[in-house]
Amino acid sequence: MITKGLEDYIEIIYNKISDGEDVKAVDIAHILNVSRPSVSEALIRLADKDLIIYEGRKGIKITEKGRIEAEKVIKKHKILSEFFCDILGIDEIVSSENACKIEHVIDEIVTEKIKSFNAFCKTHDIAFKFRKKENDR
Amino acid sequence: MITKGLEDYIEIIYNKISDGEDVKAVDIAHILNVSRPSVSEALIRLADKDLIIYEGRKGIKITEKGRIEAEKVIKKHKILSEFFCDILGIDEIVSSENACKIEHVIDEIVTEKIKSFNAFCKTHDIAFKFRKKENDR
DNA sequence: ACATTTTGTTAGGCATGACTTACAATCATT
DNA sequence: AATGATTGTAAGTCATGCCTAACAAAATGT
Repeated sequence: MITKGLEDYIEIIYNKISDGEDVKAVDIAHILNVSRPSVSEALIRLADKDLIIYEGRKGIKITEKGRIEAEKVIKKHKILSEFFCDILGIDEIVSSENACKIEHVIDEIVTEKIKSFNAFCKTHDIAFKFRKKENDR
Repeated sequence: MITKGLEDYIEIIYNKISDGEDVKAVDIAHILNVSRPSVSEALIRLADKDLIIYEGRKGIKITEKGRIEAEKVIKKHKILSEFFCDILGIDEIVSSENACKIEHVIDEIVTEKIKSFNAFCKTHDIAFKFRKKENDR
């Protein structure tokens, strides 16, 4: 299984590749605020687990397995972020930061419920009503 | 600062003491499903950080600092569990399990918002309406 | 009181994930 | 093509948190 720590890496790799960019270890280091050697290690571990194909300077490719893993995490991130930001009205940066941490530990069943709840809230204008009440306090 | 891992330990210690029970390392081991040596280590680390006073078999006492720390985590746990269970309608065990994992990473600002949102949902019967719609699907 | 069980600790390991320092290879620039 | 900057890797550390095996001390039962 993939560990929490590695999920951050695969997420970035997936997003970069989706955007048509090529992924460089040094960029990952900047994004995650870790050292280049830490990225090196992580990439080796990801390759060990067949989530990426890593050929040093020649580039990083994501495998089918890696893509599935990344998509799961990214999906969770989106749902959580949406709930925090759009429903609770929390600042976008704080919402994303918290989603980033929670996405690694929350169960899929729970995010599915939140997803469905997000939709419910939107059709019933609940975010608007909640914020109104919040402002009255 | 206290680490995620240690939060589980201080939480149990706090709860046991609150209930008037005396805390034994072996009980913690059972609850957390870890070995006795792991508990030993954790208790030493907690004592190092001045969160408990540990005197081996003579007992475990919680410090003021430890109590504050524990209360923060427990508060988060309650709010999250309530949201998952009472609002989203997720099974109590799953709700608690997820709260257990998320409580260690979520920010206090977010839990405060959820707390306020829980109250809002209850006064507006939102959980009921949401579940009704869920069942229709 | 003695034997047994329970409890806690020591010692020695392991995986994860981070770091620094130093070196090697590659890329760009002139 | 030579030079210098950038990028990746190797080596060696560290903290956290977990493990097992073995031992010591304390509590319990007879």
